[in-house]
Amino acid sequence: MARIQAVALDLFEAQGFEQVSIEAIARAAEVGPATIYRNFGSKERLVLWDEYDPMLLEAIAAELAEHEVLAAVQRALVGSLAAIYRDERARILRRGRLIRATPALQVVAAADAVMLRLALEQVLLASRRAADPLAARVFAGAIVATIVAGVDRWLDGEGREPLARCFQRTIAHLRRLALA
Amino acid sequence: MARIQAVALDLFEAQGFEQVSIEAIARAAEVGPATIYRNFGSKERLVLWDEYDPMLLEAIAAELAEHEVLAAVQRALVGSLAAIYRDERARILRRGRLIRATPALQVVAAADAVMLRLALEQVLLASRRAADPLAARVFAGAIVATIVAGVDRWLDGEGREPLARCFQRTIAHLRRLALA
DNA sequence: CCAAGATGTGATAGTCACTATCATGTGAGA
DNA sequence: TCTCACATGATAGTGACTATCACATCTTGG
Repeated sequence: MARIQAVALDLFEAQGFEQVSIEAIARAAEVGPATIYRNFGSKERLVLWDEYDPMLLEAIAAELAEHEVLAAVQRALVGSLAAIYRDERARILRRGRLIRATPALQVVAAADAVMLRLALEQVLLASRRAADPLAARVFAGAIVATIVAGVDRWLDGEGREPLARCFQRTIAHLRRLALA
Repeated sequence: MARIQAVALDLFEAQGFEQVSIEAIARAAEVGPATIYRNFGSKERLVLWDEYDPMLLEAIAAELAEHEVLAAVQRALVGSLAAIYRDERARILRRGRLIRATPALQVVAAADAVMLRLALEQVLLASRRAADPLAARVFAGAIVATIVAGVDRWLDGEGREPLARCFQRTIAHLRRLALA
């Protein structure tokens, strides 16, 4: 399955996402088209597929026990993404570039952000740091937007600025929003 | 064009978004399928299509001249949406229900929110209330998330709670997050 | 008033993502 | 070794979307 994804990424980067058909990927990976659909569900999922969201949510939930919301988020981002950042930096950069170059992928990425927001909503509610469901929804929405902005910033700099510092910056900005 | 959209909404509500083909809509509206694609571009755009975003952006830009960011947003929401709220409440409710019942529409709605965020980013930058592009991005993301949360709240109550009060609530929550 | 361009429409044919279904092959457990 | 469970591959289909063409309806300039 990882092999299929790698083959697909190579083809997408070489020819563009839209120009590569599922059948071409299947041929290149020496599997049937049906297998790709069974494993990934859609063409977009061949690119947008990682296990970072659950890890991040778990880390935030843990930090929320002892820190206020934004501090917890920042600590979770820095802590849980450090390992990823070290091991998979190149792969994430590749995927990020591909997503930003492909409208169809941006759409699904936006939908993924909504899913993350819903999950974060539950975490915030469970932690009792959000007083009620509406507060949890607003908090989660603002936080996910801030995380997305941090990743965007990181991609803007082609990954040269450390991801942790990008998040630090965006969270600091969010703090200042009320005063702007 | 408005007639086609009305026909499509009726069919979608009666049979479900996925169950209605473009060809069926074309037949019901007595046009060719090609005409629908020319005017709306995609099946989803038959539902997600309004001119509220430009109006809202204009209103925010105007308010930003004299008010801090969150106050400007709140004033713009209350002011510019009052007319819409009065005249098109029922239609917006219908569309909102349809979107929330249809995954494919949620995805495109999320992409629309990203477009709104990008536009708001420019407005914030131009107003000089955001010090730099990164601040504008974070502000815009958080604000759009807060607006979405307000609309969600409104839809949760089937439109019984005034939309303006929903926005008031969510913006107040956003303020508290930043100052927490 | 008319020729001529511009624009919007309908129809046809085609591509491709995605689904449903079934037969085959492979590995785990009795 | 037999069998059940499960993943795979292949086939046939649906429907969204594109490209292209001919035609009808305006809109201009003469």
